[in-house]
Amino acid sequence: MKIATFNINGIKARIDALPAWLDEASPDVVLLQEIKSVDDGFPREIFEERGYNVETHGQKGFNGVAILSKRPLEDVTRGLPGDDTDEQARWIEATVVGDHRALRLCGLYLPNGNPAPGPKYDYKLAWMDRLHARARDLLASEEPVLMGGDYNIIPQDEDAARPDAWREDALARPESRAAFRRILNLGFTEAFRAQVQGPGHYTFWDYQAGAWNKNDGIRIDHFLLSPQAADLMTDCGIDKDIRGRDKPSDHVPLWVELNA
Amino acid sequence: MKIATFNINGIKARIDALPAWLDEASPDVVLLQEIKSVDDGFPREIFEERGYNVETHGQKGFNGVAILSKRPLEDVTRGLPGDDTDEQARWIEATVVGDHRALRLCGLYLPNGNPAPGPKYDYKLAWMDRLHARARDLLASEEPVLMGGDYNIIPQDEDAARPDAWREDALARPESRAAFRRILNLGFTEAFRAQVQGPGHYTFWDYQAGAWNKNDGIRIDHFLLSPQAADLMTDCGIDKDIRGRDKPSDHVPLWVELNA
DNA sequence: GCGGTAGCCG
DNA sequence: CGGCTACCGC
Repeated sequence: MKIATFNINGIKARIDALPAWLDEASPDVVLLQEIKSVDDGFPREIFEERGYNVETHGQKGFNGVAILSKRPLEDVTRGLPGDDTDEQARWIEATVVGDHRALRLCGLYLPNGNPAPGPKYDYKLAWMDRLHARARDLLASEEPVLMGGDYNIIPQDEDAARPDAWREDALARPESRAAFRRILNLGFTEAFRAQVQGPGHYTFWDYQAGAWNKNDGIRIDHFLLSPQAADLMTDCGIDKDIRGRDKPSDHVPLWVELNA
Repeated sequence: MKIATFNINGIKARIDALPAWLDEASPDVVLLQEIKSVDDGFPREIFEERGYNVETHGQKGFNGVAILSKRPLEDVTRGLPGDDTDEQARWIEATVVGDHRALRLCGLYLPNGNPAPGPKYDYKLAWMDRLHARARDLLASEEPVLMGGDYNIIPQDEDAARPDAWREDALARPESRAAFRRILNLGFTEAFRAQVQGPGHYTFWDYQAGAWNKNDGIRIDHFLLSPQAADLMTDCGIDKDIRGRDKPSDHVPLWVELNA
């Protein structure tokens, strides 16, 4: 089963590019972030026409996550547990049944957190604490679990073309990296790094300052796999070329193959 | 000499369609309205590459007129005389020398004037008074003069697909039509009507309510020719098909051939 | 409906 | 720089 994650930076703006990529890459499941649309405004027909089931967790002008899946999506839940007052749409879960295994899929859009320090950074770290708690609970099920999305975390210096430029940024600060590592340390495998080593692999290039032309990227979109899911992984990659097309998102798709 | 007028409704939005039309129609001169750009923001190189001289009279987000000409533009003046406090960029003049005659060209974007009655309508009528004065002065030169642009005037009922819908509109009210007729009565010839009679000829179709698909148009872009210019006219037409292309303006080009 | 503007966000 | 929210103008 091919599962992808893609921060599309607005569904309206990606109304041509997203279906074009789907038709080429034909993933079985896609976790979408930053749909920037309410549930009713999401153009579900475009994806249903292509054989996808669509589950959204939308919000007015910002954030918003969704799952597209060729197989049925079961037990869908919306919102990251741990704070009933949190209004931001950044988390969706669903179960998909493969040929021999059921997978619990979590789509997430982790807060950016800039400027740091400040209230936005506090929100990011608090959100990561809740993510840690949810991850721990999911692990306890001993089922294959995948948590994928825009983590807004540069895990290590090798994941940025210019690591020094990000030193004080909420995406790379020590507290951010430590919170990410703490989740990994629960027993999750970071899918891309289990398949590909070394620097120069990015999933995001800023629109500004010609970042794409200079290949001034960062790797901030990730899949975390529970041990049972990690055992199923056969491949993981980044669809980098998408960034060079017409009207691209600032992120590109990351995908993983699971023998589920 | 082929002279065209075209309300492009924003130069940025017409950055592909306008050069494409220029390459096909190859007018010698184009009067542009609603460039919606300051002089420095106007992409003059695109037109200079095609052999046009470029003179602009721009403004921040609204209005703005320009002249493109394959022949040199001389004695360029900006702004309609008669009110030094008028901030709106709606008038530009220049002289172009043909093979045997020099022409004074005026590009204009006459105020829309809606809602009528009201201050915007008062401004329209006051602007038309100033236009009348300028037209009278130009006539006195006894040289060939062309005043072309978006007049925001439906001269007669036959110039609208649904004349009753425009009865109370600033584009068709009796005072608007009378002010237009008063200018014609100075001795100007309305080029299109001197060449083509009858209803069903339009230069504008609203973006809203599928006006183009219903051919619910109006004729509001005009050339007024002094007697010396009218004597040179050999043809006049509307490039209607432009409206059906990708990302069109709501107006289409109107052109005239002068044997100058 | 489709231009433009501004400010907010990343 | 390019999404979004808004508003304005026609």
